[in-house]
Amino acid sequence: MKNNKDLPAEEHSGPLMADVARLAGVAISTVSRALANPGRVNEKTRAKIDAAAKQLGYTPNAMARGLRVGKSNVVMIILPGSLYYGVSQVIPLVLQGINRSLRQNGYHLMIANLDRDEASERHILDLAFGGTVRGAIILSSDLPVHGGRSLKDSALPIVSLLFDMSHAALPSVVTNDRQAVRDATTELIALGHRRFLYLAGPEGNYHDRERYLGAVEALAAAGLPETAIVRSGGSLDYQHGFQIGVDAAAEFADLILKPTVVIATSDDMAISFMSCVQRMGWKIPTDLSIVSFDGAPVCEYSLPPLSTIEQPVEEMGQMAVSLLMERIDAPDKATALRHVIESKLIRRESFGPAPSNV
Amino acid sequence: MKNNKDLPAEEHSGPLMADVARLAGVAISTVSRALANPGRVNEKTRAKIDAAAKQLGYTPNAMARGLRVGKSNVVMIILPGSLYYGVSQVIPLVLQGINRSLRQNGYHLMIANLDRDEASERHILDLAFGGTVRGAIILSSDLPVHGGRSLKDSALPIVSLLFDMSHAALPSVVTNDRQAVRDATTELIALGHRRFLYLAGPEGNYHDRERYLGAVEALAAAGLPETAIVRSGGSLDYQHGFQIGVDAAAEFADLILKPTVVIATSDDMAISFMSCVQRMGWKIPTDLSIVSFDGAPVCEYSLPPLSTIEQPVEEMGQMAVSLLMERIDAPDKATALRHVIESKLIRRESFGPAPSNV
DNA sequence: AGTGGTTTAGCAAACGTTTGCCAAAAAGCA
DNA sequence: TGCTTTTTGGCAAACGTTTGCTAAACCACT
Repeated sequence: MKNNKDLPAEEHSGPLMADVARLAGVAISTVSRALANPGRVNEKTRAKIDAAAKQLGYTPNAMARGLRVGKSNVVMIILPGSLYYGVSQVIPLVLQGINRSLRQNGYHLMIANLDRDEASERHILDLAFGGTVRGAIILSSDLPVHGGRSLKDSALPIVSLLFDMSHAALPSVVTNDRQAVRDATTELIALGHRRFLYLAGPEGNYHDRERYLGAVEALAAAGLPETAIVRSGGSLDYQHGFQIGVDAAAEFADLILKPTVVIATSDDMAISFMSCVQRMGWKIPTDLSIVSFDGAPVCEYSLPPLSTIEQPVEEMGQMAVSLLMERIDAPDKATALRHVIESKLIRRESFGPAPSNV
Repeated sequence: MKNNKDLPAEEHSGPLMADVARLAGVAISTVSRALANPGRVNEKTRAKIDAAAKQLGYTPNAMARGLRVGKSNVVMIILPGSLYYGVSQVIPLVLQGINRSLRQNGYHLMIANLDRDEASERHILDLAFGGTVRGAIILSSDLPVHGGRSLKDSALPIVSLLFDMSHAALPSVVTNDRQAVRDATTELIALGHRRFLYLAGPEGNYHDRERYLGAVEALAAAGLPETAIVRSGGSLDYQHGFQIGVDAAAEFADLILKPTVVIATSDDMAISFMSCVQRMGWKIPTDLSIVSFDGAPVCEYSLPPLSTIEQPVEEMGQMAVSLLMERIDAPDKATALRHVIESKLIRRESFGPAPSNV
């Protein structure tokens, strides 16, 4: 008849630790110790407890444990809304890699979408300050802020992925984009190329700066002026990756002195750019070489196959997780902040010598 | 000196509800009521409490609340490991859409990767039985099982996305694939096509059955024999989407009677197939028409642009969330199980009349 | 058998909320 | 003012664990 004085949670029907204890004929505390810390308890007792637990299908309540021990076992990943489209080609791989690594460490993965609006920022901060998450991996160059609270103020361990945030004291996992684009550019110069078109994503963004700089450095090293490179795009968001390529193609068509190389900062823009200029009649790589960023699998099957600078996202994800684990276990230990992972150029047919008639 | 008799959780440093109560000069319970149920408390008191909470930067502890009320505010999405690659083109959109809808309902999103191994199944079941999640959205045709426990046995509200699981009493959100492919096939027949090549994903899979059936139905309606369609692929996983296309291209090259249409069950396979056969010298759509599934944005920029049957994933995600919310609010209310969303064919250049020399 | 030392078990408090119940205060009315 | 009705506030228990402390049991040894 359920006329208890107060009757909450008629919801959770599963067996409790107390049930296991009763069935095994021991105290609750013994069950707790047996399950968490097997060494502390007699082997025979432990076996009895395990059997009872299995028989009842017992699963410990994570919230009760979390409350008691003052820590949760979930980590959140903060994805900027716009990245979804741009690097979308690789996001699933990132998530998968991170989720696997976390699981091996006993953690769960929660997703947080960082749109630039009130609701989503509040959402994220509630997660952080409400004790729901134990750490965060962020794929964005700015931290959420709302109503006087900022993610920075939380004691939450945070690791930055893809963006160098070491200036904000965040351990960061990045690729050596600059080096990679410098090498690629140098190689292209050696192939006779002298005029470059650079397709930018969001202007001033960490990746934009690094990658552009890499190209400029290579030019300088070869004694070429910075004017050898023309920038396109930059005002739009990565969200419109394909659109950037389309616009750039129109721009390309209008240029008097045609560049012979296009360096695109995402595969999406390279793909749409290539599609457009080919329709206009240019041949790749005969008239124009193209190299882009991210290493999306689809690049292998474009016509011609697209050279791309691979972002080793799985490795990066693993690294981010292991940094986060360190940070959780020893928050005060000073460690290196900037962790660089080698990104390598995958050479495919979109990449060739400069046209001879130039 | 912290020599309390027992000192757990020296971790959580944030302000407590008690601190807010003290600052506002009221009882804890009043604070709780003011925050959760604004009607129950004097407007003036409430203002005082809100001010105090803001001043302290108070955020309620989600685990404590969850424990007390016996429900959490997180939903998990179960993604099969292999889907990641195949439908990877659209997965980020699915996640984004679902996450947004959930946020509007006050829920958070947790990711669970359903690899077919012990660890991941256990992980998911722990989430379900441990009270961590309040509901689940699953993108897989089989439910996780581990150590005698099955997701089915949990009282957890579950909604199936992409797969029709209504036979297992799960509300399911699917597209009318069969209809869409039937219509497309009919249209192709009207364009003079008589021989079809069908690129299958995992054989016997719900989508495979539906889509193949759609094509067969169209043939039958036009009085063509089932032998007008040749199957390829089917043994590999979606994970190898691109590889399926490559293999199918080789198979295509060996066929005596060349099909004039390829129906691919994912954009990935269509892209790699098209790339390969074009290199072998076939012209699209002159020699061969191609239509595929999923509606990945990249299809617009292949050469030629690829016709694809769009999966309206954002809409599907929203629908799944709203079904889940219903299920959570009224678990026993009987509702329609199968919810079909219209998927439409995007006609692009890969789609043309049959070659006249056939 | 008695003693000292080492395991193992059990009690009870604590984690930070929510909420039923009752008391107190405020408001309405005569 | 004195009474009833309505609103608001406070106490304390409960959610399901973990864990410090203490008591009990066990073991080996003299």
